[in-house]
Amino acid sequence: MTREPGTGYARSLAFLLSQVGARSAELFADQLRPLGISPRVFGVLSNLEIAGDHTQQQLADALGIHRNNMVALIDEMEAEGWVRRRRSANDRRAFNIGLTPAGRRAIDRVRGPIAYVEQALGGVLEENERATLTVLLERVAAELGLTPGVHPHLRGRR
Amino acid sequence: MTREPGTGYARSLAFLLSQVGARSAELFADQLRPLGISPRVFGVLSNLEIAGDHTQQQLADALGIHRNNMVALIDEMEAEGWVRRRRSANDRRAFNIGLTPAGRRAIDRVRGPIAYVEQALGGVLEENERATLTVLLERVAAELGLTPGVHPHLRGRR
DNA sequence: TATTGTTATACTCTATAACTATA
DNA sequence: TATAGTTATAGAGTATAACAATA
Repeated sequence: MTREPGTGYARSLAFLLSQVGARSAELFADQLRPLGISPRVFGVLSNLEIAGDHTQQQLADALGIHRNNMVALIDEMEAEGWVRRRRSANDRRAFNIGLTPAGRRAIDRVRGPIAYVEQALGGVLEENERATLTVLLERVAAELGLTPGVHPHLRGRR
Repeated sequence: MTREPGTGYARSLAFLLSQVGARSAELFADQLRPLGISPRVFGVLSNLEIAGDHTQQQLADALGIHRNNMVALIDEMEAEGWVRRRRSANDRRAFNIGLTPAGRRAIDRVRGPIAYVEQALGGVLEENERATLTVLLERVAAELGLTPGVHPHLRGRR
């Protein structure tokens, strides 16, 4: 009896990427959990750090999260003291969401987990191999139309 | 104002793998959906094809799915006519799950979707680049202790 | 006493729709 | 009439615990 799949998918690019990628996401979430920061919250924090204040609707659009789900997410982050809601002067329906100093410190605490996962994944590769892998992945990501820094899981169900 | 993240995670190996991998899984699921085959069902079908008959408990162990969840999964596959439950002669508590001819045809129908996703992901790369990427991914997968052909999502929550 | 398959229940997360206040 | 934020409800999917039959 053979152990080779009829479809041979196990060694395909698509399956390997999906398999390794899923494990990468798990490792990251596991490292973040003790900090009380979900991957989704990290996504919002990072976006605010990179691109400055956003309204909830703008954040929802940028990250692909539905604005209904953004409410509880911002509630949670506000309760942690990481962001602040302020009424927009231009449009009094909207809130401007801004990072607090505590929010910036929360982002800083994620550097450790990021470095850990990076090492767990790339630790077996030589420096030039890591560079090659990164460049190839960036090309594939671009071909797929993926926005840098925006994770597909942020928007919910697969 | 800069557009570069403070953590620089967007261009890290870990994030790129997670991002591209998530999209790969989505593409695969999208292609499978019209066939009425979920990624999880495909995982079970493939395992049966590769390794022959298994009891539900053996399938659960091999794929990391809890045996409680295996029940409805096998129910569904049996209703489609893709597998058959037969009482084990050795152990009359257990069912041997076996592929039917219709089950093998279902697997055959997945070859198209697999090829499509493979092309969507690797289409921009040269032949030698695809080979390089595959080899690097296999090494990372091995380092992470991933079992060939077994997807982490099969076992449920992240 | 342990294990296989099964069922029931609770919990988490997400989708959908509707409401309010502003525009 | 449309939009930003909010809330409520329902649904899918999973974890947990218990049960019957068999080992």
